[in-house]
Amino acid sequence: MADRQLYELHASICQALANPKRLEVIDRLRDGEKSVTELAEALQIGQANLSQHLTVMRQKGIVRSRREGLNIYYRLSSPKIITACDLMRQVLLEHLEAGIELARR
Amino acid sequence: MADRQLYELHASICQALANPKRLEVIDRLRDGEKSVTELAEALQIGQANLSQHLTVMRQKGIVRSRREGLNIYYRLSSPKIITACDLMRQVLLEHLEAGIELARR
DNA sequence: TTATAATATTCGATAGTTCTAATATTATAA
DNA sequence: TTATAATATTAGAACTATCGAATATTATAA
Repeated sequence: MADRQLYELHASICQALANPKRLEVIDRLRDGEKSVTELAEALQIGQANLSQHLTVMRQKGIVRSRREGLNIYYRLSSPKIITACDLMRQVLLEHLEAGIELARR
Repeated sequence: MADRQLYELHASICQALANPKRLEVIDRLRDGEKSVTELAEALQIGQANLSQHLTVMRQKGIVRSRREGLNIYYRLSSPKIITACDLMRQVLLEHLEAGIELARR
């Protein structure tokens, strides 16, 4: 089974999404590219840490970057990422609602 | 910002997907529910460990279970999970292909 | 050149995840 | 009851992720 390796890669993509700050980065990139400085302001997070998060996502192919002078702009590598995130959020919300239903009784 | 909490929850859903065995479980459940024993055979994994993986996914609302006699059957809680996984796999494959392109030069 | 702004990398402490082995629970059958 | 099959839980060792502080790199401007 060479599938094993594919599952590992797939898991590492999910791992790269499994952090609140990185998900917020993705949200901020929905409507187009942003520089690291712009992202740092929006996220209220240290520069080094943001850079680490961006590196993780770039290495997994979730975002891409381009340099323009001093600034480096990041963008989503594919709109599929937005769709996938939205679907996961829907599953989450349905799960929360189900929990509330149960608690109501 | 109450968003922070949502991002945390969303990240914990992604975390629950960020493991090769759990992704394989999801794949096995695509075409309907399976008992723990059936899954253990398919995945070639220890019983305790599989049970732990299933617990993680159940707690996050990714799978649901029902008991029938001695057996417990697990199923996906929503077809959205399949779509989300498929999209992530597409992003992964595109990233791999891009890497191969680069290496070819 | 030298100074400076923007971003990346490295390091080490802390916290979280994964696995296996052992044990517990739950439901049925003898 | 007692035995057994299916599944869950617990505990601890090994591994991995996260963060901030310090430092390095890269590109521009003086």
